Amino acid sequence: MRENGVMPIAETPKNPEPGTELARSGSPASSPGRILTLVHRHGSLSRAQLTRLTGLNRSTVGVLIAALAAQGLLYEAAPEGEAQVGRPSPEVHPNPAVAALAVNPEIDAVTIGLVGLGGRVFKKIRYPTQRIPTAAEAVNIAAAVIAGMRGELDAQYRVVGVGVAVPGLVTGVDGVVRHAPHLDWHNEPVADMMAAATGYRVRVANDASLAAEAEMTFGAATGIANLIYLNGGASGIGGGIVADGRLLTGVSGYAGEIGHTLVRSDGISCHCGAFGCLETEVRQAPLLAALKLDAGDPAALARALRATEDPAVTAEVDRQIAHLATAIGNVVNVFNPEAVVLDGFLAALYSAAPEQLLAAVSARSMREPGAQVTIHPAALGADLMMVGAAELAFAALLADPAGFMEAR
Amino acid sequence: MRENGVMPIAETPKNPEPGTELARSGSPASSPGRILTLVHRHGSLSRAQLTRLTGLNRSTVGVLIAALAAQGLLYEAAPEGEAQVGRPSPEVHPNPAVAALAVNPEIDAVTIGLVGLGGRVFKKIRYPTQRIPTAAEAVNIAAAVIAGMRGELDAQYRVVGVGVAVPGLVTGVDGVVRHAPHLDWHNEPVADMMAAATGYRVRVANDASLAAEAEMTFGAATGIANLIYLNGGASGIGGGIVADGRLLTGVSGYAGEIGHTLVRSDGISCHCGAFGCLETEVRQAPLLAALKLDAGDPAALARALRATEDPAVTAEVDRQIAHLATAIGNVVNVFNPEAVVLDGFLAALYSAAPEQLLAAVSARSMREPGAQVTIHPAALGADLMMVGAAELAFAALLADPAGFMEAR
DNA sequence: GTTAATAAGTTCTGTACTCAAACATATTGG
DNA sequence: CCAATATGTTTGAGTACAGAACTTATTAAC
Repeated sequence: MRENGVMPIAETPKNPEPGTELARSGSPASSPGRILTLVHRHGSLSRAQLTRLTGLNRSTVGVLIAALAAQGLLYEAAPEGEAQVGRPSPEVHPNPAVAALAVNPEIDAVTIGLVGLGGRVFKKIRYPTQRIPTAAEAVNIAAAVIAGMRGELDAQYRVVGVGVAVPGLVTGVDGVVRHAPHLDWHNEPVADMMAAATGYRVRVANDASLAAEAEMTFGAATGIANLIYLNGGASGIGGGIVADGRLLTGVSGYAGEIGHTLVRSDGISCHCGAFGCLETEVRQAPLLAALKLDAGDPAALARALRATEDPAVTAEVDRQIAHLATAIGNVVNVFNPEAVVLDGFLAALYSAAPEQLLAAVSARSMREPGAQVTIHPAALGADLMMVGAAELAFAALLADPAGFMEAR
Repeated sequence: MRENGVMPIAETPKNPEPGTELARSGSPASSPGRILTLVHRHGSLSRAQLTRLTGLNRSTVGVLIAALAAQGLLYEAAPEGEAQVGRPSPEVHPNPAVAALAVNPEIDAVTIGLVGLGGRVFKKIRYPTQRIPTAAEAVNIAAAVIAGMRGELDAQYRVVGVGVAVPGLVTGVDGVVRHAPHLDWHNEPVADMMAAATGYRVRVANDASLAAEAEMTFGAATGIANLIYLNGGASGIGGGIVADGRLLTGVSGYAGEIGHTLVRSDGISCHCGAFGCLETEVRQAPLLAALKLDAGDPAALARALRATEDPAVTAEVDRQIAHLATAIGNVVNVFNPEAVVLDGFLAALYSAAPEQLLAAVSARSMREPGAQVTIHPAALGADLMMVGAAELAFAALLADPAGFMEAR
């Protein structure tokens, strides 16, 4: 036994626990950025939790939080709930008055939202349009709605920018919508147009990609770093892929088009030029027609699918599930994701026969990745696009709070 | 005009040129790590180029290079070639004596190599086996060959570790080969076995993934951050995906199995349990049989394919190209890669009718991503697996040179 | 050939970030 | 009330890096 001797230098546990914090899509965030991001995503965290998650020293965390609090980005409050042994650690909350505007043009409406740091949706205004809006019209509508809120925004919020979620291919850097087939937009400089019309910083991205990030951040796949998101809407199937916590964009931002995977060699031809695509074989319209529903409400569709015993409907469901499973099995082999999140009518399809889809995916994928993957219906529902688009506007702030606040 | 007045403070160009340096698979490297990595990948760079690529101040780069040179990891030399205006910037070279061992077990041989920093292959020893080696046999063979080189290694090189490239599914962290179908290995702790047998640090990964990284780093896709690599061998089709400069692994390291994408709905059944997989429809054997070749040399196959006018052969080529294009089109839609690199007999297939494959891929993919993607035959050939496996062993050194040298 | 112009290496100093140690504080369980 | 525990707080030091000022090596111009 060693007694009275000089103790060896205290072991210094260096490395932060690996894997506790997800890498994020953007560039490697600064330390204040990591703190703010964690608080934003979790809604609230104790200082002690932040210390563990970041791997930083608790004195450092103290300094960083003080700085962020001084900038009005977050605030501390007394802890609530049962206390543990030891000095209680104050809860750190994001300041929800720091907010982002979210814009989502669709074929029949433009939706504008206001989302606070922490992910709460304060406002959501759906502005229906007579016909499919042009890019200029969509921008004008959004700008007008924002102008109407301006007094309130300036008085009660600090708006960091605008995020636009567009159902189409968007070039990453400059916010140009290259091609949005259902809106019939081509090479529209939406970011510049919206910036000119509102005076805010604007970023634009593909809606499905943003939805994938939103589901990872706040939804069904919270904390999962490898996931596939698939959304089925009236106009087709969009997707987004998150790998190692980062949203995949590809060279020019077009990644994620899982809707155009081959699922049937003798399938009918698709507007993309190919044939037998997932999007042409798995559609909402035949299901609605067979069930004699007309609205595209996924919840109603899910209820009807679960209730029906019509053999024509179940045959169509079986067919679509088989094709969906083929596409999912392919991407499971290619990506080895932890989870697949299904949204829109694909979630309804899943809820009609969850084991059947899971079994078919297993059959179509290799054993190990097929056995590991889980399937979830999306959790964010109606607010999804608002949260996703807002995340786009928050990104710059979250990456470098000091630099962002300084620049304005 | 302002004259004699106080000049405005010199504009300070901050941010390093974005996109000049690729993010890498590993964790975000330290600054010395970034320098060493760049020098390793480029073979040699001037200090001025390193300053620009890293975005660091030139005084900082000077300090970092001095430290790395003191550790014997790189050295500076007088610049060669035509000089520019201004003081010449010394060339920084990696020290090739800092080397990694590479091991690649296959069904009929175990290949052991020695690769220097900078990517040069100094030695490559192919040790043929009578039958498919077990994991223990493969480790023993590799350990014996390495023991035979030991004197030379200790005298002339600094060996940083061993990288093993295995044709099978490998769990990322612990180096366990979960399942290598063609070797018939199951749950073999290859990393631990090899470490025990050689005394070196060992890392293990999937061969196709390593090949993808090697082609990105030193081969046909140098500097391309978004690419798909597909290799066709006697036993099937393997692949690897690099997105934003990072190799995708998935949750448990199984990502990249593009060989099991559906390409034909009424296709024959595959050993993976599904049917109509790329791997079952596009195979080397029928091509070799039709051409009456027996060796699987891709170069000979490519020559024979280009020379033949046998309609049976061209029909088979057409069929395989169509199926290959389907699989490539799918992943192009999903990933929007800049390049697809084809290796093994797939490269031969491509060289037989390059425009045909390209056109078929375009037809199967969406317009924008389909128009952007390029297809290349692999460039690294015989040394590919050695370079890829060595990269695995170099990774820890490149991420944090100081920490690595200190730890031993 | 000397002299600018240019581009880069070198030296020095300041600052921001971070950690560790010592200390202070708030809680639970005896 | 006291020990044990976990945490916040204060202080001092170390490191990485940037920026300014200076030096050096080259080409281009006269």
